[in-house]
Order: sequence, then structure tokens, then C-alpha cells
Amino acid sequence: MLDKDYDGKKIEKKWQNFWLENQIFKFNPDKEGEVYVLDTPPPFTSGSLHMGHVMDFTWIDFTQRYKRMRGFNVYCPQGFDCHGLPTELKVEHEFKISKDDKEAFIEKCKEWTAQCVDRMKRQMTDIGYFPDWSRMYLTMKPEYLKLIQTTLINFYHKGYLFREKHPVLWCPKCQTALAKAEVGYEEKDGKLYYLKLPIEGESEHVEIATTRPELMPSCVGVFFNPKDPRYEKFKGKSVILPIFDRKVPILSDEEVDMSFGTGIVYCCTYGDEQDILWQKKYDLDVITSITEDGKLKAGKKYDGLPVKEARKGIVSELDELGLLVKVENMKHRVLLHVERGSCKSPIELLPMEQYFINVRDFKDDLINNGKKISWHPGYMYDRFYDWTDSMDWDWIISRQRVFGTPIPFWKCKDCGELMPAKEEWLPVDPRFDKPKDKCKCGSDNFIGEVDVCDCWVDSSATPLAISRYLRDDKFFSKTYPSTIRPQGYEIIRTWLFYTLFRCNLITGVNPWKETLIHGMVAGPDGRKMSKSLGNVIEPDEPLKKYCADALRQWALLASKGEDFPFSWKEIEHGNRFLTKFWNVSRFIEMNISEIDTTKVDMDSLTVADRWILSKLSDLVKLSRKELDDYNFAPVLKEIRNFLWHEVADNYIEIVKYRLYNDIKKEQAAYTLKTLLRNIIGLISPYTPHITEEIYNEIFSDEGIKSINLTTYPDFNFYDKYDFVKGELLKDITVDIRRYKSDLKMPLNAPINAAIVYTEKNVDGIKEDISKSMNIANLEIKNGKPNIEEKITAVVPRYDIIGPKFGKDVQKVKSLLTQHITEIEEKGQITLEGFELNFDYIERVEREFFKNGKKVNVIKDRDFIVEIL
RNA sequence: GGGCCCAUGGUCUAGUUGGUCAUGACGUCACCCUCACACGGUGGAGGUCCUGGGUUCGAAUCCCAGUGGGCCCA
Repeated sequence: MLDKDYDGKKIEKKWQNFWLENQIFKFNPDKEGEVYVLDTPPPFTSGSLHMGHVMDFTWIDFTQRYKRMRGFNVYCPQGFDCHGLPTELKVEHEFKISKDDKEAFIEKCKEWTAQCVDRMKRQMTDIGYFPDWSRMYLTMKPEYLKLIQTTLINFYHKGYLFREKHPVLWCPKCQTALAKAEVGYEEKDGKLYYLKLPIEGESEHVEIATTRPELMPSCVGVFFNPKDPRYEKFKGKSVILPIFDRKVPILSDEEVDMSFGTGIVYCCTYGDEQDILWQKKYDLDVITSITEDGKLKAGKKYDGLPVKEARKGIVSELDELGLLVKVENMKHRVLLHVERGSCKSPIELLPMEQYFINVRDFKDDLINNGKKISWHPGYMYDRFYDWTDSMDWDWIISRQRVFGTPIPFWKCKDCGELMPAKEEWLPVDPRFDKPKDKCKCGSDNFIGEVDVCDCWVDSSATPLAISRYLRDDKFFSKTYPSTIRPQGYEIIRTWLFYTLFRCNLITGVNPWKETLIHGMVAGPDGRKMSKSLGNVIEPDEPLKKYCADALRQWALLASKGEDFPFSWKEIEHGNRFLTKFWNVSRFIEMNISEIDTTKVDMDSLTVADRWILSKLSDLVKLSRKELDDYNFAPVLKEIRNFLWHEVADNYIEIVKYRLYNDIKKEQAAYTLKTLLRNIIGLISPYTPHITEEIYNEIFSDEGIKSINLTTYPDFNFYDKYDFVKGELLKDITVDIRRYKSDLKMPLNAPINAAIVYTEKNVDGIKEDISKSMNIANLEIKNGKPNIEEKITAVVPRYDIIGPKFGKDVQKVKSLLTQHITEIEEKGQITLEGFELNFDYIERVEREFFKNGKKVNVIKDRDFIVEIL
């Protein structure tokens, strides 16, 4: 027998251990059933999960369990993204290991990461997320490094990967190049400086406006708009830069915004992306004046000063020279390093030798391939399209960090040629390993590449990694492409984009058939969950206070693609549902345990039994349909509603007298058992722990050790006559309850006598009404009561008369109202050319009187109850 | 400046192809400890579905404009 009280935490631990020990979720490639592969996001190994992860993995776990129950051979491996700046910072600052001792540094990073993985695995287990742990992958493992390096070498030979001096987004604080996806604009208070630049050979000046006067030593051109009549006269002339004393041409270009500042700007190496375009278009000099650590390198006395101080110095010197016109306060957007571990430092554009992967040339292919994916929700494709279509930079993959996938190249010290690793050498670390061949020039004097890969290079190969690409062809052909990519929308431009791009280039096939995108978790206050807003909730808190099955319900109530606030109330409600679910199950168990339900014949069931089973059948159909489209929330609500209200409040209340008095008891027991068995099946992917407990307690005779290995309910029974009668039965009982409530009577208060008048067929529900409502003498009469009625409103079926009568709807409505009595008698009449049918009536609202007084009567669409 | 999304009772939220007393949760009020459950049950109050136009017999739903918010990007 189930315990008297529901204790989520206790049963959850028990079943989590059971699932692990019995390897319930282990993938067997040889098992029958269509393979269903989930390419799940490898979280960065920060050491702890946040609410976004809970959302992520609960959705994944749901899908994983649901699809298995639907007969798929599910493969759901989980990996971890190990390489990241936060780990390096931890090892450097907390463990005090210098980056210069690369071997020791990397060792410590690995050790720390392994600990983080353990902690995160435990947290995933705590929320009931059960991937196939036997196939876990870590991006820092040799086999993963080998996969990544293999694809890089492959790209190199195909000409997609190249090394080039190119302006890159550079974070001076982290001292590394960054991809566009790692930076973002932020609105900041700044100053706009108006400066005078003397024109060569003239006493006149050009007045420019700039937010970055310290870049003057890098100035290579001065631009105005050709449509700007004010500056036509300067065309072809040059300015002499003050302080730095260099000649710079004055040019015109349409891209200059005439309304910004004075309408003249200068172009530096590099102030912004526009400067890069101008530098190329007009073949201007490249003069870098910012160092990799964000200091000025410009000759003169400003060398070695941080950018901010150099700016101050240069501005004051210009002021002394009388060349500073004015300074205005302004809001402007500053490029910052905002991605993971974000240091939020301003980004510089510096020309540097880096590794790139050509993305621009594949833009159109990518857009087409994106179109072939089935997106849930569909509009997420638009986000992908937007990002891809605006792609005008290549993907810079090198990072100046230590703990990462090594870039498998050496450079020949003698001839400068780039030497890629041979495939059979992989994995290699050129920082420690030497190439096994000589250079083409005969030299064996190499410099190993010290840079490592961007972490998205690692993670954008997950569909290849999980399908054992190049390691097991049979396994690969079975598990690639993945069926689905579940993720949040914030990494469409990174993880999704790069994976789609790279896997297509390598295999010629999309890495997945579908994507399922969820929104972001907001704090309880509806604002983005973030430390600075102080509204962060750690997953451990709700797990401690309630349990995983309660937390999971919250996550599964989010709509696809929509942001969703964390809500204590929702989790509390989920927990209450679990308690109710438990008690209902206990009640059913108590009442069926000694009854043999196997011999019950469907034909012997009562109206109430057949009614609730028909409703169950509807619920099963709805669940399958919606869940196949990944609409988790509405199904959960329907199942909860069905169990809580239809089964517990209505059906159980109606059959209690049968169970207690042995009236058609076997049939009631059979029905209850069928209901429970199907409900635990339907809801199992949402709340797997409680259902596993109930299943093993009550249905162990099925001989299957886990509900996760049973098939998803496909119960199909529908009796439309008993369904209608059952609804009538329910409506009558609900109305009698309301009557009692209105008179402030206890619900179980006896009623001496009542008469139900109805024209509907009510065979087989009378006793259910009288017994469940405690009515001593109940009569059911076919027809109307002998009392006066006044029709107050006639509401037509607009969904029928709308399409049928179009513009005449209002006319028809008033005819229906005026002639309702006649229509009720005859069923159908024709008036003024309009056919008026009883089927056009939604409902008729009436009031009832006896001797001119309103009486104790309950009225509804199909019946009237007179309480005597 | 561009793209996408959102705006529904005090708070949060559902509403897939337009069909007329708008869903649910929390809160609130009243009543009920009815032998599974007071972490329960029953009933009530509470809404100009952001604003203004339009299409339609009919709009929370479709179209246009505006306002406010979120995200992504220039």
C-alpha cells in the first residue's frame, strides 16, 4: 500500500538510484524501433546548474522519456563543454598556477573540470534528467580533441580554413581575439570631442568630431560626405596631424553621416568597422597605435599609457595648442566583451595574424539548409535567417588562451610555411609536440601554434561526436543526423549556427531534422534572472523545499520559444498536485486491491464508467497529438485537470456509494484501475518519480520493471451516448452542489425530495445522482415541470448560422428568439424565407415561477431540477 | 535605425486556422474537518482582452498606425 503521506524527496532518490543501477536509459543501437537521437547542449563546466539549465534539461528529459514510450529507440547522450575562460581564471587566481607553466596549468584545469562535471551530473540527476551517461563526452578528452582537429585539418585542405593578418575584435583585458558572437554593444555615457586639424599649406582648419581622440596617431584619412556642400572646398587637400605631425588625405564618402558632429570624421586603424571598410576601399595605410594589452603605442610621450589616460593627455595637449574646439556629453554604443565569463571590457579592432574559417561564402547554403529543418516554433527560423543573412565576417577560431583545443599547425622558422598535422598524428598539441615530418623546404625547425580554439569550435561538432564520426561507421550511419536539437534561443547565432554550418560542410547533410527552442528563464519579478538584479534562484532551493517532480512541472509549463518567469507559486501548485495525485492513487489502490478486475466486461459498465472512460480516451488522443508537436504545457494542464477535477471530484464522488455498498463494484474498480494506469502513463514524462512509484506499487504484475519502458497510453474507447448522458449527470450534480452552496448547506446535507425534469435520455444515472447528492426521494420526469417559465434570452449557434446566413445573422437571431417556443415544438420552421432549425440554438435562458413567485428550481440547458 | 516576440481580472498566465456568458494558477470572500486528501472540497466577487482605425454578419484572434516592454542585430 502507498504510504499515507506523499514524500517526494524520499521516493525520488530511490528511483533515481534504481534507474542508474538498472541502466534504464542506456542506448542499445541494436534494439528495434526507429532511432531517435537528441543532440543536447553540453553545458559549460561551471560546476553548477542554473534555472536555464533546469529548463533545458527538463525539456530534453521529457522528450527523451516520451519518445521512448512512443516506441522509438532513444539515444540521449550528454556531454560537457570544458574549455572556458572562467576555468582559466579560477586556476590562475585561486590555485595560483601561472599560465607560463602550460603543462601544469592544463593539468589543473582538467582536474578542476572533472570535479565540476561530477557536481553537475549529480545536479542533473537531482532534477530527474537521465541521459545515457555511459556515452558521456567531454570536450577536453583526447578523442574529442582528435575529432575537432581532424575537421580543422580537413577544412584547411579544402581551403575553408586559413591564417591571415586581419582586423579582429580584440579584448585587451582577456588578451584574446573574439568572434562577433562574443561581443555586443552597450549604451554608455561618453564624450564627443571637436578637434581642429590644420590643412597642409594653409592657415585654415578642418573641424572633425570624434569619440576617440587617442586614436589620432592611427589616423589615415579624413572623410566628409560628397553631398555636403560645406566641405566641397577641402577635396583633394590634406591635413597635418597635430602632435604626431603626419600628412593625411581628405576624402569624401557617402557613408559619412552629415548630421553627426561636424559632418567630418577621421578614419583610424581601427576605430570601428567602417574604418576597416574605408581602409580597404581607399587602400589607406595601416597604422596600429594600440597594443594587445590596451596601451598606446604611438611614439611621443604617450607610449605605454592605458587608452583612457592617453586620451586625457592628448586632449589636454590639443587644448594647449588651441585645437580643441569643444567637448560634448553624449550617449554612444561601445563594443564590449559580453559573452560567457564576460569581462565587459571595451573591444579594440586590431590587425593580427589569426585563424579563420570562411563563413561568408556559405551564407546562402546555410540559409537553405536552415530552411530544411523543422523549427519549433516556426518563427525561430527567422531569427536564424536574420543572423545568417547579416553575416559579413569570417569566423575567427583562434583564441589566445591556454586551456582549449590546440590548433594543429606549426610554422616553419626558415621558410614561414604553415605545416598542418597529419591525420594519423592526431590529437596533437603543437605547444609540446613536434611534427613528425620535415617542412617542404627541408627544415625541421618549427614554431608550434600556441593559440587554442574558440569553444564554439568544440561544441559545434556535438552531432558528430555523439554519433562516433570517423570512429564507428556503423554507429554513425545509425545515429547521424540527430533527430532533434533542443536548446534556448540565445544560442541560435552561436551553437546552432556553427553546428549547422560545420556539420554540413563535413557530411553534406544537416545535423538534425528538427529543432526545439525554448525561451529564457526570468526571475520571479519577471525580469531577466541575473546576479546584478539579485533575483537569481538556484535549482537547489526548490528541490530542497519541494521536489524534482514539482520543479519539472514548472519548467514544462513554459510555452515554446517564450520567456518564462520562475514562480514559487507554480512549483507549490505542482507539489499540491502531486499530493492530490498520490491520494487519489492511494484511494484507488485501497478500493481495487482485493477485486479481480480482469473479468469485467465493458458492456456491464455503468453510464458513469463509460462516460469517464470516453473522456480518458479524448485525453489520450489530445496528449499524443500535442506532444508530438512538443506542446508540453497544455497537455500537462489537461492531465492535471482531468485527474483532479473529472476523476477525483466528479467520478470518484459519484462511485463512492458503489464501492462502499458493493453495487457494481467490480465495474467501478475496473474503471478506476484503467483510469489510474492510463494517467500515470500519460503524465510519466512530466513527473517520472511519482509515476514510477505508483506503477511499481500497483501495476507490477505487468512484469515490466520501469514505467519508462512501457508504451505510452493508447487507450481508445468512446461511447457518444453515454458520454452525453455522463455530462448531463455531471451537470446535474454540479448544479445541485451549487444550490446547496447558495443556501449555505453542507455538501452532504440531505435533501428530502427533488424532481429532475428533462427531455434527454437519462437511463442509468438516477441512482448516481440520488446517492452522491444524498437525495432521499429523487424522481426523474420526462418533460417540463408544471410551472411558469419566462424566456430571457436565446443564444444561437453562431458557428452554424454565421457561415449559413452571412449578413442576415442578426435577422435570423431575432426570428429564433421570437419563435423559440414553436421551434422547440416542431424542430424546424420556415419564416420569411429563412429556415429556422432547433439545431441552430446554443441555449435558451429561462426563469421559472410558481404563482408568480420565483421557485426553488435549478435550470440548465438540458434539464430542470425542482427541490421540494 | 532594422528584424523578431510580447501586451488578457490585484499578480502571473492559456487562448493553433475569426464564432459571441474569455483559460487556469496565485491571491481574495463565503461555506464545509463528507470514513483518499484541510497541501482538501464547494461556491462567489473581480476583465474597456494596451490605444486608435480598418476588414467581417461577427475580432482577444486578421490588417494598418501608434504607445509601452523584451530579445537579437546595425
